[in-house]
Amino acid sequence: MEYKIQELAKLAHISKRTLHYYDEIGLLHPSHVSSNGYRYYGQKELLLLQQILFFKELGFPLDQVQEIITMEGFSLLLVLEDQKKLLKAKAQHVEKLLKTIDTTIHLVKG
Amino acid sequence: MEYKIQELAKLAHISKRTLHYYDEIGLLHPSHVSSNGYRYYGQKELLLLQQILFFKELGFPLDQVQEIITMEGFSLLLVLEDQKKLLKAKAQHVEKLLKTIDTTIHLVKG
DNA sequence: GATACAATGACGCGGCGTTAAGGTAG
DNA sequence: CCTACCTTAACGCCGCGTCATTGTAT
Repeated sequence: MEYKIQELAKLAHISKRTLHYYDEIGLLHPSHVSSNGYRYYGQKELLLLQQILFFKELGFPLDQVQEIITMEGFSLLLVLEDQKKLLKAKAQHVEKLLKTIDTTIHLVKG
Repeated sequence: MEYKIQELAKLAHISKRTLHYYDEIGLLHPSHVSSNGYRYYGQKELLLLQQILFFKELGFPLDQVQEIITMEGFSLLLVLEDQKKLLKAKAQHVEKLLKTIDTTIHLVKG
């Protein structure tokens, strides 16, 4: 099964521009490009894209995503643990801001 | 009391570049510029800068900060409540990601 | 003459969105 | 001929960091 760019974009709920960009930075190339320049993606690329989007969701920058998807279990565990720490710190920061904004709201009201 | 740019930067724990930028976008102008082009900031600007940095910390983009610091209590309350909602959504999102990453870690391990 | 300030200008980053200008499929 | 696709090129966003170059001395 081959997908044209817009078909793949719809399947993955992203834009064509994103796929152009991923091609450009070497994150996800089409399985094959026809003579007129059209990009065609196969099943393998669909699965890879889903992995890419998964790790992107977890907050990894794209250059790290590129490394991650070629990693073995052990290294992957390490970066996941690292990212977990980052997310925890972020969560605490947001909680702190929420408290601050609540205090501010009370001050403005009072 | 007058501050040169670097003095104000140190007081506020920011960079000179940031003050240049704030001047450039009209967020914080020096109280006066001498004939050689040097920027001088007064007490009023220090206080204003602290307000700016406070709202920036709360996650507001600079163009909104610019509006906020001229707002009356009522409008201010509204934007604060809005920002609180955004922060809550963000907090929930990060919590969700934390759960996802935990699940992923278990999967990779198992 | 050296030090330590100050200035402006402009490119770079990330991850695309968004025109613009055009080829191609059917 | 029309429509709906596809392409590449390039600027714009945000908040500065980081040179590079040059001027000034609160």
